[in-house]
Amino acid sequence: MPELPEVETIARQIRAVFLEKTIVKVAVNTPRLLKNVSATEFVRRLEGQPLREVTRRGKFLLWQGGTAYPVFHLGMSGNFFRRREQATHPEHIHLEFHFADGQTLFYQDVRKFGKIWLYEEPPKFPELGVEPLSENFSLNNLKKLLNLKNMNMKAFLMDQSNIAGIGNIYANEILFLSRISPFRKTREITEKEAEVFFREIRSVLERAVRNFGTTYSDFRTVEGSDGQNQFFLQVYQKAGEPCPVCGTPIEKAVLNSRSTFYCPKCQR
DNA sequence: TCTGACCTGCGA
DNA sequence: TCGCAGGTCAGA
Repeated sequence: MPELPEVETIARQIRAVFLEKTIVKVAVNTPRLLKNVSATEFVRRLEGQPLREVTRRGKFLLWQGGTAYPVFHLGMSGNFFRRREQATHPEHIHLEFHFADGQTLFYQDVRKFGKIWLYEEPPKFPELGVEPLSENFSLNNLKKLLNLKNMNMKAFLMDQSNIAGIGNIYANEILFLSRISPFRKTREITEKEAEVFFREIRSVLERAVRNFGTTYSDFRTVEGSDGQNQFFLQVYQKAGEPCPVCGTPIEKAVLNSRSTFYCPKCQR
């Protein structure tokens, strides 16, 4: 589920409601989701602490709770809800953060692929590539990366050490709008194509953030409403439907063991 | 570089 | 009942 736009939406909504509020009680219902800390320690370090900051790096959600730094990776189905009844599967709520004003933030994860860590200082994520919506992401460094690698374009976009935050939905959409085949090798990309590719990476992700993410099956915002970006998808999950540009049926292939959707005519 | 494993729910 | 799903990681 959650790629950059969905995690960004969650971060913004948690900030809007819970920032500077004190966490009075933490419940860990599924301790095995905690990767570097025991449930007891997680609770001890966060109870009584104010939520100082909520940010995002790639697909990771970062909190500052007093002097501790919880980090969440939502896997395929992780999500946060402000009210239990807004959760799509309340029976799969693994963490509960009860705040001093009486509100609670619930972490739900049906498939339990999510992971949670607790750090004593802000984590650095040396393994992650550039933030595509930051000033550090430039056409020049994208061209350098493309030259450096020798992989297909779909795999390039999905590899978090190149660009952080892009998953299967947005990789498909970016390649379609860039008119680049998912099977092309990074080193074959021309100067002109790289320029379009660079522009579309930003524009696809920015649009999705503006639309509060894509609700394909599970994703809901913290407030329980659907994202709106699914109405803007051009190819993802549209196999057999006409390409919005040329009318050729969209094809589906498995590439790097992920479903890949593309127009065989428009994307070269 | 690729495959299977980790989980559960849902739709065909 | 089976195949598939937005992600990552270990191991071949």
